[in-house]
Amino acid sequence: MTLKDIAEIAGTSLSTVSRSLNNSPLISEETRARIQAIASAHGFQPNASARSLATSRTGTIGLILPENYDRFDGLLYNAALHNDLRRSLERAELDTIVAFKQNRVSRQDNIEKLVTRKKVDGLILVQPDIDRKSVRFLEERTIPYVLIQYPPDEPNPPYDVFYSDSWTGGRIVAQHLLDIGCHRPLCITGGQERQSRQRVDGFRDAYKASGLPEDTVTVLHGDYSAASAAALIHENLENIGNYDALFAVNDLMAFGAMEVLRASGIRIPEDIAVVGFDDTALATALIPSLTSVHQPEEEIAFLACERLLELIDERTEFGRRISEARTTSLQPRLVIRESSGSRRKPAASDGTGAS
Amino acid sequence: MTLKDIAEIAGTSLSTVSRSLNNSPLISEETRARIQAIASAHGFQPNASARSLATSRTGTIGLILPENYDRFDGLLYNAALHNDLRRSLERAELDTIVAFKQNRVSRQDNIEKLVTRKKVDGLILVQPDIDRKSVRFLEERTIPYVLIQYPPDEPNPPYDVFYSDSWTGGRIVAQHLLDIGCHRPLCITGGQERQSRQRVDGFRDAYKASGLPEDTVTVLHGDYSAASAAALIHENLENIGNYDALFAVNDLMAFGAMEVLRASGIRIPEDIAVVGFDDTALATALIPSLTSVHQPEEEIAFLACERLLELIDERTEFGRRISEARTTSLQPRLVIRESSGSRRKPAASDGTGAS
DNA sequence: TGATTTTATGCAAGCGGTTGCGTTATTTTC
DNA sequence: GAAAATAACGCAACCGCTTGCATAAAATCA
Repeated sequence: MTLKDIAEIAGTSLSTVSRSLNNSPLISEETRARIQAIASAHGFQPNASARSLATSRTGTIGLILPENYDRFDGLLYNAALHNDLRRSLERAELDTIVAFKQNRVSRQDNIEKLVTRKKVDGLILVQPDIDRKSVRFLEERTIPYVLIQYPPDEPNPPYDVFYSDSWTGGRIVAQHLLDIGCHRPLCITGGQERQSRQRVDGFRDAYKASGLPEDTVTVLHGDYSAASAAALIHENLENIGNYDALFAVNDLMAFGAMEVLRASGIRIPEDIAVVGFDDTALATALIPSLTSVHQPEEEIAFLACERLLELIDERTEFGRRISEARTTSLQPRLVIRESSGSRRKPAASDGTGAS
Repeated sequence: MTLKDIAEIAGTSLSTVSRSLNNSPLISEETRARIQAIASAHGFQPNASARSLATSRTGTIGLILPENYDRFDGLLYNAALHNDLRRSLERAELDTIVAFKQNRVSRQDNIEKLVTRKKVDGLILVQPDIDRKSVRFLEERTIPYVLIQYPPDEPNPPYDVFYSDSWTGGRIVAQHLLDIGCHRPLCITGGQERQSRQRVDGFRDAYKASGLPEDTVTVLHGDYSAASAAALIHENLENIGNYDALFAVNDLMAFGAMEVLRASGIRIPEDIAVVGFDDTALATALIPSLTSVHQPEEEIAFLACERLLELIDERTEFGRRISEARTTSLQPRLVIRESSGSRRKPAASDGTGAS
């Protein structure tokens, strides 16, 4: 079933059919209605390849995932983000090609492939192992693209980024713990990436600002896995009584730590308050439920898509980006649950309001 | 950069370039090499739309996910499967359009859309809310497609299905528990879907076959969530001493149950052995680590892709499926961990060998 | 050496849409 | 009432690639 078939049925020319289906104002109201009726009666759908060949728009965007996407901790968080993104894109009738950054067998860069073959109108790069090469490539080609979830390393990067402010995330955890009277916190990090570091920095900075001694915050280094956190706690079990709070930079490590703590008879939150990060589904499943930092992933997904659509429109109209690149930092919020909740002091005494 | 450009540079005709790049035997070795060199020097990639318009092959397949994909328990398992599938497809240089079955805003059926617009060469349907309508549609159009992870409801369905045998999964759990001397098992189901029921049936059948009384297996009904399992255990806490084993039909419920058990001072596995299902990353993260049924998702992904490629080839050659539809059931295997491990009896006394 | 096959390349017609421009019929304007 | 503007539609070129068929050159054969 092609335009030609519809044209024959309707007894008009092929171009009239095309215009009718695209709601062109050049066509009279009756013919348009008549043709649209015929088309939908026959279940006509335009051939996507033919259309994009003619219009050089594909109606598809590329969602590029980092190589380590299948690591468990990332899986939980990213899969949710991923779904939110697709949901956002379907509002604009865009299909989504999901790809890893590199094809593992042909070693081809999927970004370059999708772009030069003109399979996509734009790209969403999720937590990319950002390399200057890809960015330069995309900029040279004036391809619409946005980045998600990566605190940029320069103040005003040439691209659009949407990320959840890790530093603030760490800070609001610290404020909450100070609020409930925890003055000897232990912190478990995940790695040396900026994201993990910033969470710890925000945490540490807030403790510094509270006037407590410099060395108040103890930091141990894990690798995002539950096992690593469990091992760390296990090794430091004899000193664990020195701490009254535990902040893990992701929920999974909080979980691993809690396992060992409880196995050792340490009560949560009475003996030690525990806070995680990412507010994954794990947080509510745990007993006691886990206080965690919720990242506004739905909002990030929504805004990133909106922006991408803008960029696509600009490109079809002017051939390139017109508006300036923006770096958008979204604020995470703390979800207080049992793992720190019941220790909470009645009311703030020092005016630092953590919401 | 198009074929025409390359042709001008090489001083040949456009069709010679096309044939050279497609390794047609009609072209002499030298010209082919020369043209390929020029093309790759200029980073030429063929326009995907133009090529598929000419060949009616898109180099893209559609991966259709069920609506409830973002439910937590499914997320864990499916996201892993999903990654495995994409990895398998990239071996064949196929891109993947990922879509939910229905567009939530336009209410359009994405299967029909992707197929009639000719955006994909074939489809992989993951745990579809299988409806006769879609199947009939795909069959009429002779579209290559395979189903994953759905025990078919008829013995010889007209499509290709790959699934993990739930019944056997339940059975091997029971055999293991019998092996380690558990004679009073409690079972927590997830829902009324065939998948959940079959896991329980396999479990129950194996216990029946062991010669124990009919009512040996107690079954409680949850909803796949950790909270539901926790609630069930909580309600039945006073009777829990009657049981020496707990089988949950997914890891998440095993997790929820374990939380309550431990909070109540019940030891795992000494007082009660616990077994989950799906062998998600949760299983190794738990303390004690969770015995669970591992589904061969990598193998399923691999076989499903292989088969889909066959179907696509058949269709391009003959216009329709030639080979008969096969139902492929893959065998899950039990991964024994701490939550049931240390209770294990030294050697089998009755010859039922659980591997 | 002329006729026939083989080999290498070019021509041109699609694939199924979109869209600028031309044509015809109908209104509007003075 | 004739000229100009407007409205509705058709023609045909084009998007970039593939491929059947024609052609020319080289190789093989009688």
